[in-house]
Amino acid sequence: MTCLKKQQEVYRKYNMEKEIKEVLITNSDALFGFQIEEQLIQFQKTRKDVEGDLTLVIFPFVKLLKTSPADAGEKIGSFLNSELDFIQDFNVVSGFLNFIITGEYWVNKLKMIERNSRFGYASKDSKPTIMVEYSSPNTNKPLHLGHLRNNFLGYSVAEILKANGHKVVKAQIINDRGIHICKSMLAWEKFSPLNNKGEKETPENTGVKGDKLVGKYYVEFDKQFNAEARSIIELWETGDFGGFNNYVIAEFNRLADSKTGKDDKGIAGIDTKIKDLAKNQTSLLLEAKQMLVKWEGRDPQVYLLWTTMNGWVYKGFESTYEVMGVDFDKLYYESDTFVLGKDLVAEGLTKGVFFKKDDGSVWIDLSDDGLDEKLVLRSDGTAVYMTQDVGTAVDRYKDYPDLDGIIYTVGNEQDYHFKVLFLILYKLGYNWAKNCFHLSYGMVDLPTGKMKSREGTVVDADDLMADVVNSAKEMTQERGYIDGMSDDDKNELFDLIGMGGLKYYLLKVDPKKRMMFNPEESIELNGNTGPFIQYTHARIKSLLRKAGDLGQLKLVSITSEEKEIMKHLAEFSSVVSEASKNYSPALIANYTYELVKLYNHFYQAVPVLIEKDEDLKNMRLILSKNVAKVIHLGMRLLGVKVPEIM
RNA sequence: GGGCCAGUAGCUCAGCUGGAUAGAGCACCUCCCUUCUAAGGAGGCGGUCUCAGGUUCGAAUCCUGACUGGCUCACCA
Repeated sequence: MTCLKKQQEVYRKYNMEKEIKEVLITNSDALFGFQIEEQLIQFQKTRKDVEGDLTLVIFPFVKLLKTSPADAGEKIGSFLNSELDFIQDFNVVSGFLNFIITGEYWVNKLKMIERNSRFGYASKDSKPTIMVEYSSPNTNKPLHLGHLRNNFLGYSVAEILKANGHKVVKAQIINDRGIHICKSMLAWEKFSPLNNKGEKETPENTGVKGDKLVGKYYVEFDKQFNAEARSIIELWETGDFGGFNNYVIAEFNRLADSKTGKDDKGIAGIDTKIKDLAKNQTSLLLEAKQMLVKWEGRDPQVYLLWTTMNGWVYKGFESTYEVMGVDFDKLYYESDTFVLGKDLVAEGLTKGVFFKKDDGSVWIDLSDDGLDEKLVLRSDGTAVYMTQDVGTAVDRYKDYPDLDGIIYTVGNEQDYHFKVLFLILYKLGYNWAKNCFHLSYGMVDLPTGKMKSREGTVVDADDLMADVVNSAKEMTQERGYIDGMSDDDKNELFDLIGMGGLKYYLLKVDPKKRMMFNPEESIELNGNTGPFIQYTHARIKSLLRKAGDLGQLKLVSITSEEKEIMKHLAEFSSVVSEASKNYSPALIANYTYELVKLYNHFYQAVPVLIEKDEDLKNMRLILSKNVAKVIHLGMRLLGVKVPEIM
């Protein structure tokens, strides 16, 4: 018998649900008088206040057996009890059959977990290749809190997929082209002060991080742009329309007239429209647009400016990603992929997937699918967001011929976009489109409300990370356990705690849901937090250091605290698999939190090192060791590190 | 207005394909460090699961309709 087979046999032997199912199905005729379906067999956890380790729901059988729940439970229970040696006893309470499982079963389960250093993970590269896209930043401003949720989520889902045996390609699409990029470029050219050497501001001569510097000019553009729009409106309001075309004048008058009789809300809406009208007349926007045209024409000067400023941003992002602890296998740039997108639109046009309107713009009609018409190419032939996304997707399958699916980690405000994108890809004949999945996560709100860049309420990623690490430092230094550490080790620990806390905070919530970010809670150390979990890990490691070498695990009797932990440990594999099916790191977080609570309860109630009986002590140490292992294996999937000491 | 999503304790969140008396953390109140890390543990307080119908042995969970909030319906990305 091969080693693997042997292991599988052991695994089978210690999977009680599977065994009970098998026994029930193979003895179905004798027990029930006919063949039952597997779906009837429903297990659940036994309630805390009821004796038992596993519960079978009896209701589905009641109808078939035409007896009371109590009788049905009794019949099934006593049959299984005589059939399976790991069932020590059973009881039936109001339609629920509760099994009491032998201590031997649980100790053997622990033995099995102990043997496997990657317990809960599937064997590597046993499943198809999946690309996980995340981050996807614009290169005109620094990363913020929303990006942190995105990055941590994408990274974690990628790790979870790997743990489930998938080959994973972590990808990032960098949104490096478009009018928004030109705005920062233009603002820098126009408004940057000169230093005494006559140079404009650069990251080198100012010491400002590249993405921050570029972001500063994006804000500057917006400021100047709004000021110019306001002065235009002021002119219009005095009746001065010199230099504006008739359409604009007529539109302004129409809007201004429509204000009469409206309430405050209606007037505010009209004012916004007037402002948009004025914005479109600003010289600044005009210049930005001209710059974009030059960029598309590869004007050498504009191109140089573009590569220079993007270079600053990339460098800035790189350092942010390093602090975040995320990485990528493959980078895509929209400046590369939008061209392919245009080709695909042309191809789709000949296939009849798209149609052209009189003005030359290209559309797809999705009304049969319950959606609208959607633009895929502007009338001037330039690409829109959708165009490049089609291009990017196809590009990826060219780069990775064995690619099975793509997961797009993008906020839920783009639900509609991705619905359309996948539909377009499918209609273009790409069957893999149905393996594309939009991992749509909710927005992050602040106690003060939504983050709005205009109102300056955006939480900067670098600042936030520095804050949490700093507060971890303060709180850790108040305690005494790290006195002997080197400064490097200490800093590493502060980073681990601060970042661990932040990641855990952002990942413990169901990704699909909108969440509240409370800065004070995010640095909290007590309760359902990253540091609480890290602390328990450090505590176990301390025990193990003091214990020295461990002996063989012997069959000893176990307490209820120990059994609860063993039961919970045994569930880890199925949680890892659920987390992958649901793309939900939150499941891992909640599982680990539960494990840690159980362990702390045990730690408080049961002596370990002080235990006189060597075999008992050894079992408790091995149990502790495997709790630490599973904490580590679980937290790793969230990108959260765990310390030896804290 | 059309489409999508959400509504669970004072606050932040769990509650998988319907299952027993709906759970955590924070906050508030009691206890527990001459046992191994008290960033811990034990207990208390706190609920019309937004509302109204329906489906069935059974509904926070599924269906329908309201109400509230969010997102979205751009030749923006």
